[in-house]
Amino acid sequence: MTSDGRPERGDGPGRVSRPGRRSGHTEPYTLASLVEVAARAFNERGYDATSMEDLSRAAGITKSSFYHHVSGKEALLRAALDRALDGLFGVLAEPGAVSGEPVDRLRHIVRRQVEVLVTELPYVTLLLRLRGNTETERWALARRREFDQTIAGLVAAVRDDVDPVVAARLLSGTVNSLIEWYRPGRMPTADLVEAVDRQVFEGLLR
Amino acid sequence: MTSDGRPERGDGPGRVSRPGRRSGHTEPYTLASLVEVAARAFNERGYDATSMEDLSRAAGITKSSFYHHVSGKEALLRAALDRALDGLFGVLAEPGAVSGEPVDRLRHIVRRQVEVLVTELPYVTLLLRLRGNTETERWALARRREFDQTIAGLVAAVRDDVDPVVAARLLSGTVNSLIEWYRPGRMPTADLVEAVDRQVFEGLLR
DNA sequence: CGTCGCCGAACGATCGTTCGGTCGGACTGG
DNA sequence: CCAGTCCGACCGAACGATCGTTCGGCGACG
Repeated sequence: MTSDGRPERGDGPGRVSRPGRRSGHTEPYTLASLVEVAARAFNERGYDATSMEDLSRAAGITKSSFYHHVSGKEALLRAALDRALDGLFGVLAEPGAVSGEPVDRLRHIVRRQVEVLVTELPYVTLLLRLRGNTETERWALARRREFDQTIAGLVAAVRDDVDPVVAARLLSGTVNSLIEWYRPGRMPTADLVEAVDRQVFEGLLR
Repeated sequence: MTSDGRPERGDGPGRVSRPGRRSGHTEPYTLASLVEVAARAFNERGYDATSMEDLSRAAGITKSSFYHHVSGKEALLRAALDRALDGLFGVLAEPGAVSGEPVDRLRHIVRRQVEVLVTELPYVTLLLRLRGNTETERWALARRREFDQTIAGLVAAVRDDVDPVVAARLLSGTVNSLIEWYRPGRMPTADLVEAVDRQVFEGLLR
């Protein structure tokens, strides 16, 4: 943005060309692109601490223009959560997750879940930090619980000598915790998958 | 609180006895007790989504009275974070954490960390959800990073065939994730300690 | 009689959202 | 080809609501 904090357009400095349609056809403000901007900002400062002014500035337009493209703040959150949940439930629908030995299905899900966390990092991060304040958040939390219960069922089939609910929660906790520190590009996804797999199934003591 | 949403005092309905000093000497509004109320509320709705009105209502007094005991919202957060960090660093100072074989020291810290998470649950939860928006939050995050690095050093001494930084982060993720689901009283702390210990060090496949 | 705990009312700031209007390209009929 | 019309992208300004915080006063107790 400009030094005085005002949004900046893609064309030259000092706003040489007038507003209105951008010259040529540079990237339009699609809903998906604005959701991406919003998800990134929500993760940096938190949903409540991020104002619509912040979002519109990050998108490069004014607040009122921003409302021309999106219906409101909560709609942005909902779209981001939708994307995260679609990715996670997509894993559960894969062949490797629905057939085979329980231990193999669990391993497949864990490894693929790591990959989804990486590719959909901003959206899943949002999902995992929900507090359930609004109806939208509670709906997403309910779907997330559904996902977790599927995993808990598989854990129960793999081990019956430990509390499957606790074990499943610790498992999910391990996998999901990578949103706190993993940043794309710093480490090959395959290495991350391997590290999580080994730590989860073999533990720290080889 | 009362049905019309107004704060409710300890004495009978309809506010029979007058405000001012409570009769006898029922619990005073100490800073610690208000911090406890605040931490609980912050965790339920999130720090930004929790208003001072919410906090004062939960404490049973009006917003302006609340300010008679507390200097501001951020001071409450700081006090809560202080308590959490004191608990965690206290573990690092224990004899079992400073001497002995690295693997034993690590095991001691993990088990004691679980116990601290349980006893100081609301405060540690707050600590683990920080975004770093204010100076107070960044200070707490820096101290927390200090704690994590100590653990990373021990992990590196225990295993040199895996990336110690990644392994340490997954370890912390597993331990810390219990704030998301553990609620006191539902399960003996000793059982929880045992479950975390086994999952962390032995993994899911015995 | 002073002080302490408490209160209602109000402060300025900022929030999410709405509104009226301007500008410029796309489309249309002649 | 051109005048006329339309429409979508954009903007500044303002809305009511709510935020954290402050202030002046009141009533009871030591």
